[in-house]
Amino acid sequence: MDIKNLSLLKDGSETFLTALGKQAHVLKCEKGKILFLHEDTAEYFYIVKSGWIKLFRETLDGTQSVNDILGKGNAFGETALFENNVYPYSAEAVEASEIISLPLKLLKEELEHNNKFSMHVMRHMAHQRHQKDMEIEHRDLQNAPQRIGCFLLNLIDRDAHGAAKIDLPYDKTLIASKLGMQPETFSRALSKLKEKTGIHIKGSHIELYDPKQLIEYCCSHCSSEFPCKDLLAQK
Amino acid sequence: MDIKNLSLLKDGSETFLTALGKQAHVLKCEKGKILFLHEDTAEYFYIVKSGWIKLFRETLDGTQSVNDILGKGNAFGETALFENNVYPYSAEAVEASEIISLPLKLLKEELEHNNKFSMHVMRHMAHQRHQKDMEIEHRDLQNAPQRIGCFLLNLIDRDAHGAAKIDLPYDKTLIASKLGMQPETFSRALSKLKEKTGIHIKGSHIELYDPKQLIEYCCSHCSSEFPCKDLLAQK
DNA sequence: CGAGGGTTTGAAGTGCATCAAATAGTGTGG
DNA sequence: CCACACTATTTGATGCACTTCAAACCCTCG
Repeated sequence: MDIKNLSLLKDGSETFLTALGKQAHVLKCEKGKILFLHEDTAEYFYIVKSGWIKLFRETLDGTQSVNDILGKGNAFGETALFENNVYPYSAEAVEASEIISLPLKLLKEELEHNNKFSMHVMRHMAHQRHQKDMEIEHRDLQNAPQRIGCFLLNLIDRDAHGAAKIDLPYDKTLIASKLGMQPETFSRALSKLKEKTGIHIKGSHIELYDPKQLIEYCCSHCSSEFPCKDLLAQK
Repeated sequence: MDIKNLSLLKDGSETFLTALGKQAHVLKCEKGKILFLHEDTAEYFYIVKSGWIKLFRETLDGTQSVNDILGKGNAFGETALFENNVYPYSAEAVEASEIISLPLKLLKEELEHNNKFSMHVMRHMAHQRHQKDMEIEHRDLQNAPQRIGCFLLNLIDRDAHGAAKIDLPYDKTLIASKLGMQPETFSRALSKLKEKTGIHIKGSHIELYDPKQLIEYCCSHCSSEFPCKDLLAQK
C-alpha cells in the first residue's frame, strides 16, 4: 500500500509525502493490542494497512462505547492535532493488524503551508461530520433490524443489480457494538430482517435476491434515499 | 453584534471581514420560518443574531430528527461548502429570530487563501465532530434523566460554586427533541432527576443547591469527567 | 375570559437489555 | 483426523426504559 494513494493525503505536496514516507513505521499488532488510550498525548497519527481497529471510549466502570471500526486505508488519531494534542478516543486492534504510524508534526506543518491540502482535509472532515450526523439520525429513526439493513446495504457493490452477495467484514458482536446494540439484539434483529426482507444468511455470508425489499424496509425510515453509499462509504 | 467577534470568523483577514460586512443581510424571521431545506442548493451561510434555529432532517412520512438547536453567535449552513453546495439539513426558526446571511463564496475564497483562517476553521470542525461523538456516546451510555442532567450542567456558569441557577433556554419539548427523546419522556425523566439529585424545578427555572449530586449522577456514565464544559459549550 | 400551545399524568404496549444457558464454530495439540 | 478448549452466536425468559395514545392541566396572551 502506498501512502500517496490514501484519500486523506490526496493533495499533499511531494515534499510532504516523501518526508512522511521516510518517517513511516509499520506496526504489527496482535489482536487486542491497544495503540493508545483516550487522552494520551499524541505524537503520531495512524493509517490502517490491514486488519481492523476499534476506536472507543469508556467510563470509569469499564462500560465502553464504540466510536468507529476502521479498515484498510482509513486514518485515525489525526484529529488530535486540533484537540490539544490529545487523542479523543482509545484505539485497539480487534484482530491482527498492520498499522502505519506517521508524525503529526509533519501533518501539521503541511496543513499550515499547503492550502490546497487544507481544503482537502476540510472536505474530509465535513464528510466525517455528516456521517456522524447520519449515525445519530439512524439511531433516532431506525430500529435495530433497519440499522443492520442499512449497514448491509453499504457493503454491496454499487453496480451489482439483481442478486447481490455480502460478506460481513468482522465479528457480528463488533458490528453490533458499532451499531449501538447488544450482540443478542443483533442476532435477533438479523433474523427479523431476514423474515421481513427475504435475505439469505449463512454465517457471515449473506445473499440478496431482491435488494429492493431491503432498501424499502430500511431507507423509508431515513432522510436520505437509497444510494446513500457515497455519503456513508468512503471515509 | 459584530461579525468580527464570532468564534467561527476569528482569524479572518481584514479584507475578508470587511467584504463580509458589506454583503451581510439581517433576516427577521417569524417563528416557524423555514430558512432552507435539506438538499437545497446553498449560496449563503448564516449566523444567529438572536432567537433559536433548529437544524433537522425528515423522512418521507414527515418524522423528523433534530440535528441541533443554535442560539446567538452560532453559524450554520457553512458546511455546504464542502458538500457539493447543498445543505445537509433543513433549518427552521423555532421562535422569532434575527439571522445574518453571508455569501458562501466569500468564505470559500478566504479559506483558499488564508491559511491561518483554514487552521482555525479546522479546529472548529474537529471540535464539532468531537461534540457529535459525545452525543452518540451519551445516547449509548446514559439514560434519559442523565442526558438531561448533562444538558443542565452545561448551562451552569462555570464559576458558580455551591448553589447554581439555570433557566432553560427554550421549550422543554425542543430540549427533548435535541436530546433524542419524547416530550413525555422528558417530563418524567426530569421528575426522576429531581428525585435522584435533589434539584429544584419551577417551570423553566431550576436551582441546584448541591451540584455535586447531579454531577455524580450524570458524569459517572460518561467517558469525560465533570468540567467537560469546554468540550460541549462553545460551538 | 377563552383559545391554544406547552406540559404533565395515566395506562398500555413495544423494543431492547439483561441474565442464563445451549449451540455452533474455530483453532489447537495430540 | 479427532477431541478439547475457547469463543462467537443463538435462543429463552424476564425486566425495564422509553414510546404511544389519550386526556387533563396549566399558562400565556389576545
